[in-house]
Amino acid sequence: MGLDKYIEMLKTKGLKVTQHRLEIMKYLDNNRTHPTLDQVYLYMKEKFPSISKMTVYNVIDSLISSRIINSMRFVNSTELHVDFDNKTHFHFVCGKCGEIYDLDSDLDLQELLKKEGHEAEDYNVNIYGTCGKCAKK
Amino acid sequence: MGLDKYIEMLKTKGLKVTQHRLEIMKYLDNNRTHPTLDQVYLYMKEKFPSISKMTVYNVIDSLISSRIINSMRFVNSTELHVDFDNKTHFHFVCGKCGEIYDLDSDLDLQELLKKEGHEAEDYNVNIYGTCGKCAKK
DNA sequence: TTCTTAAATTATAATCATTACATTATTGGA
DNA sequence: TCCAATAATGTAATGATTATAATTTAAGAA
Ligand SMILES: [Mn+2]
Ligand SMILES: [Mn+2]
Ligand SMILES: [Zn+2]
Ligand SMILES: [Zn+2]
Repeated sequence: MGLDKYIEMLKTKGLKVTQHRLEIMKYLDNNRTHPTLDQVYLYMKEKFPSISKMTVYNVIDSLISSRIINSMRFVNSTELHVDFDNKTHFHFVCGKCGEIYDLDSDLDLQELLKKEGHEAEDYNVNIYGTCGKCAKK
Repeated sequence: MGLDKYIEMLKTKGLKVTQHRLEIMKYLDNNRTHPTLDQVYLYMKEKFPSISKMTVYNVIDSLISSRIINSMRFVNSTELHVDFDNKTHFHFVCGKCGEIYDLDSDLDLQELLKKEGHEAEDYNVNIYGTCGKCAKK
């Protein structure tokens, strides 16, 4: 059922292939809603009723460390959010409905950082405001 | 001792002027290190040994809500950080030493958001990597 | 295939940040 | 000075994350 893609990604990173990792990767790949760990856990519990929440923490942790997925925190939330899309893009968080929108960008950090001597590995751009839908109301 | 500036800011926003608010504002103005609430609390306890941590939460909350200060969260930290500088700028977080650097920017969000119909009120740009100092070692 | 070991999963407890709430004190205007 | 709204306090509760130790599993070697 098309898990080869995920198996390949794990092997490339030298991570062991487990059912939990594959299922979480598939879920995140098909649900680009920037879920919290708890949301991932609730989904996983449906499929694996005996799963431990710690497994979700561990899986997410290994996927982030190996750069398979991205993570972000927003000022209005106390939880870590994750995103299967690890191509750099911006996020817009609506303060009214809470929806998190993806925004494309062509921001070039390298030039900005070069003169400072810093080496960037990753970044988050979080924009807060009122989304188009909510603005109309 | 130059508190007029802060008194003025509070009055402009319709907030009551209290010793705690003034002291926290002065502290944040003079310490642009993006402290956590706990760091602000530890400082305040020196000056006001009987202060409640809740007061720090409340003060910070009112300063953020009135847009006098900015706040941000980083993926590697579970705590809210605050910044007296509310002019938009970027932050670079060094994964080695933990230092948070300010970076100037001329990012224009308006154009980016216009076509999506979103209305931005604020944003955070958090860049993660290794800072110049740590890179040399 | 079986053995071996490092890595992953689990369960539980502990810690840390934040929120809720009820009480008391203070600010700023009448 | 007096009053009402707001701020500060103390305590308890909640929620997210981390720590730890025991058990199970993945995957390579024999
Ligand atoms: Mn995204
Ligand atoms: Mn700053
Ligand atoms: Zn919205
Ligand atoms: Zn550094």
